[in-house]
Amino acid sequence: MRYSHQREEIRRILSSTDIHPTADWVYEQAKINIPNISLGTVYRNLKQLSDEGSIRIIFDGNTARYDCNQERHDHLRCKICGDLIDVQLFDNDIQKLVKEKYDFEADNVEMTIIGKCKKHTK
Amino acid sequence: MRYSHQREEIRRILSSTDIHPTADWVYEQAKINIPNISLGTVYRNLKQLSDEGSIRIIFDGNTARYDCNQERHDHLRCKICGDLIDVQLFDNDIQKLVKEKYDFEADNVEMTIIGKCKKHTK
DNA sequence: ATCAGTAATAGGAATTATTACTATTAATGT
DNA sequence: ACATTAATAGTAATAATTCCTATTACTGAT
Repeated sequence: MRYSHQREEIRRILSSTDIHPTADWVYEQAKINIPNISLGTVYRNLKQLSDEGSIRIIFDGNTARYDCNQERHDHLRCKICGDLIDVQLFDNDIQKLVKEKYDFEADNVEMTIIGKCKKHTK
Repeated sequence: MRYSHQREEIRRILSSTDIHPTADWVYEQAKINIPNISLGTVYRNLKQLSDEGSIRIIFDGNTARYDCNQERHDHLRCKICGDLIDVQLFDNDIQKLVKEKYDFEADNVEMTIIGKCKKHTK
């Protein structure tokens, strides 16, 4: 994979935020410095960055979100406000568990629990 | 919610399979008995069945899948073959854990771990 | 530094999944 | 049976993503 200005800008944008942006949000940000960047380029590079392990893709309902938090962590998705909260729920024993029990090689990358966050508990 | 032939057929189709079908698969099956059923009807009823708690929606990448397995369970999604495997990983302590730690009210409904299933371990 | 080879891009079209709209149909209480 | 109105069929619209193609721009070798 050879260098591209666009890819580095996308990488920079992602690593400068702790929200879990959608491709479109990244696109809007990228346009600030590269006005004629195309959405296809954003998608292609997000996929490449994900393939090389620099970022994670989180499937949030029917839109993808991107996360550059490299530490092993899980997500809580609030089904009311849509917030995606980084948490550290399990140690890596969970990978051992599913390997032993189901011979399944879990990435340490994606686990999302859906529910209601504290903003909506009355 | 009043009775409809279409909804009962959709309910029947879902409860007769243990795959985790997409809306389109349900639509194709439904057309066997109700040839002029519309896809919108399938989506509407899947949503209603989900709202009333009869089925679960599983967000699988960017397509929704539907699951009528009423017992508390988790999913392993294989990112190679796309299989969605029902497993019993955690007891309900996980709900207690996220409630105590993050004041987050987890449904007992959706938790998916992504990785490689045993078919792809060489 | 120029140049050739070829990845990567921009811009737009195409695709896929899903939701919205509306006139018609059919379930339900009287 | 009949009026009410929820549910439907059919279609249009939307949203997210991928695909296509001519052009641009990295990179390694001259």
